[in-house]
Amino acid sequence: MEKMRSDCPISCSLDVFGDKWSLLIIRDIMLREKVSYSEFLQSEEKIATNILVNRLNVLEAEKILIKEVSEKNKSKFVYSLTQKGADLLPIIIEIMDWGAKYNENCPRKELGKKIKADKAGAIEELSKELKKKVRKKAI
Amino acid sequence: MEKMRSDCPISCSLDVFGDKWSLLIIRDIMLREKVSYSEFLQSEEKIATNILVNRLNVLEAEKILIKEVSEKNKSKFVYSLTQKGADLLPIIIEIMDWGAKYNENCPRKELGKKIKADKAGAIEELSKELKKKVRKKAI
DNA sequence: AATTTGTGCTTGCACTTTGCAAGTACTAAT
DNA sequence: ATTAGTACTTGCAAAGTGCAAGCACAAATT
Repeated sequence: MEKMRSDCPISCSLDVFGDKWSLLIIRDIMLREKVSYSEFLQSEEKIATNILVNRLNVLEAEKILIKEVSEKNKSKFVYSLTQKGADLLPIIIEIMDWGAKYNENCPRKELGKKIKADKAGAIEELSKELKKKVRKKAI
Repeated sequence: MEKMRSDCPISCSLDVFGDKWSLLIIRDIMLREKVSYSEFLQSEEKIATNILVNRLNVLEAEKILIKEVSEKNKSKFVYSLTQKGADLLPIIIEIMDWGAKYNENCPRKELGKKIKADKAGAIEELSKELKKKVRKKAI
């Protein structure tokens, strides 16, 4: 756990995921079906390997992610969201909506359009899907 | 403008405010009626002066804040939100709600309780108040 | 007029984090 | 045995951060 700057819930949250990379990893798991180290590495933003390892460890320590051995390939790890991690969905959606609204270089794609048309509906639908996949502890 | 890592709206947003300090400054203006350099410095998280100057300049360059000479004291500057800045409110609220839900050390205060009871209502109410204060350009 | 106070901002330096390239250890497949 | 895949580590340069100390200017005080 990182050191706490104050007892403000915004400040406490930013102590955990207030950086340029953590929420992109969450996005990959949440919205892009990515589950493994090598898949995160392939994302277009090109995270460095040492940063990725560090962020995965922090997010696991914070109980936002759970790391398990893959059933298909025992030399591989699979990351999934806890309920605490899945509850970051509204934050991710709001950030996506704001980014799409104010950045010409970020065209809305399928999910972006859905959010623009019916934000609450999109969140509810995605939230239900995430709930099915939530991990409470290792299998 | 910082360099863009990808055309993902989440990534683009994090390029702008994905750090430990920017959203705390936004919070201070948005929810705590703070408007000046010296008031931001006094916040409990104790931002360093060089970081504060840098973040204010970035947020101003991104047209999230507007910097104006104070009418009361002409040697003082006053920062206020643009509509783009005010539209960060839902992100701030969601981060606050998540932080309060999952952090024992962050007790919900007045606004936190209001959000827990009626998030949409709280956002709408605050949004209306912010709209009155939004600056489009210097006075 | 000289001094003090308030405000915004800069500088220097130590420290930490990040980005990049390369390499290690282990497993699985061929 | 060799090759490929996966997760992770290391070394090092560059960038960002935290802290203390200052500067420049305006307003208020004496």
